[in-house]
Amino acid sequence: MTNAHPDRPSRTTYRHGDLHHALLTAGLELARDGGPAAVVLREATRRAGVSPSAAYRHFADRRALLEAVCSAAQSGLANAIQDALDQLPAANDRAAAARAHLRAVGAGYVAFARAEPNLFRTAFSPSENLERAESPARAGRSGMTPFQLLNAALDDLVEAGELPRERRAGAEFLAWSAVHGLAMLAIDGPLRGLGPAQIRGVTERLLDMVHHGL
Amino acid sequence: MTNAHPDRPSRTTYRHGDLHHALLTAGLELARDGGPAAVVLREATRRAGVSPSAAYRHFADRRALLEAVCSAAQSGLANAIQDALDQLPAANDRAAAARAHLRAVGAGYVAFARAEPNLFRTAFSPSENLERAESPARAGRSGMTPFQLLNAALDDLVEAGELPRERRAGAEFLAWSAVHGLAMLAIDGPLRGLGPAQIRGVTERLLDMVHHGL
DNA sequence: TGTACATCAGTGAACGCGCGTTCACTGATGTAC
DNA sequence: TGTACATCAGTGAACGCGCGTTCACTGATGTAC
Repeated sequence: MTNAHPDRPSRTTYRHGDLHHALLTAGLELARDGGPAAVVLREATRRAGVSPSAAYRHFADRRALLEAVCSAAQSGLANAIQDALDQLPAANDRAAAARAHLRAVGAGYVAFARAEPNLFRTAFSPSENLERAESPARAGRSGMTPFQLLNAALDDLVEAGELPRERRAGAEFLAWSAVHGLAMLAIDGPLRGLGPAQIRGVTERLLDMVHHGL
Repeated sequence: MTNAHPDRPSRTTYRHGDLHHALLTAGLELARDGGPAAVVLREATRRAGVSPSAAYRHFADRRALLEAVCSAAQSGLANAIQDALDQLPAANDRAAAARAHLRAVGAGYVAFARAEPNLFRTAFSPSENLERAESPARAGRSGMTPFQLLNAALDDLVEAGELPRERRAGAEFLAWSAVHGLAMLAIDGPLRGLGPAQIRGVTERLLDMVHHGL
């Protein structure tokens, strides 16, 4: 019994074993429940069953933990997009498939925001530097970040002849803006009260707008 | 001399005079510098030259102050949009004027986000209830909230025959999503590094997309 | 025009909270011999 | 195969911080007479 503190989860070994991972998991849990501001070192160590100062063996400071949690949240977003892609039926129409590809990226994005609003906010919390949108730490199981998945869908659209090549440059920012804004409005804004089916409807319309407008 | 504390701004009267307003102003200043999390009662009272507990004569708690600050930030956004509208040249072409009207709303929106990113974040901080997007407290000098200014621009587009009436319903959410997302990407995201001219360029392209896509 | 008094805006001390971070330490581990 | 020892992950106590909120209070104000 190494437990001096009664409410600390018991551990049979003096060494934790994988405290880095445990802290990250705890931080992710905190973010899921309370957004970026809730990612707090002391509570993370508490949940990992460890004294507060133990965290400093694995993260330089609170900010470092928060950034790791942000990356993990981005990676969760990438996986949600991948889920939507995986559900795409095999199509024989090349052009239709490319269009469906882009739509699935948008739909997966919004679905994640709705399912995990606090993780979504954490993924885009201002503290972290989104200029590193391609950092591998943000990749999902596909090995691609959300931004890369979007770019791939747009490239596919060009190759299928559905998007003129001269309009390709910068199109990722336009599409991303539209979908990101919708996601925000759907979790904090006036669209918050809508049910899942209605949100899907608005998402469809928005993706129509993006497709025709690009 | 009522000053027991040397660093408290001197006041000649025992009564402050307009503490409610002073706290709101201080809170707005805090939000401008540090976003919603920086809006803190004690610091606001400090800046107003008053003891911490004095705030409770004017705001129920910290949350109440933050919400007032949010509304003021929304009102600032409305004014930024109005600025863009005021700069619109008088046009003789009805349809072109309506298109320019909508574009000005979007441009003003993004310009505010860039000029005052922390106020922008505060205006849309998750704590506040955006379902009350029409609350008069969020209106600018025009008496309209940002959301109402957007709706007016879309109505104008319909009346000018530039937007089919059957596409009008819900169009505000699509346009808002696109512009809001761009604003976010421009302050925290990958577009952060761009200069004002480049941002204007992307904004133009996005507004093209919205216009053609609607 | 002068005075007693009710009102209530602002005071200041105090409370408890949870946080980030530091420090000298302890004790399990795995490696070198 | 056994033992000494260096390593370093985790301890626990302590620090200072700023916060929100409460409370009994004080004193300027303006109103009723």
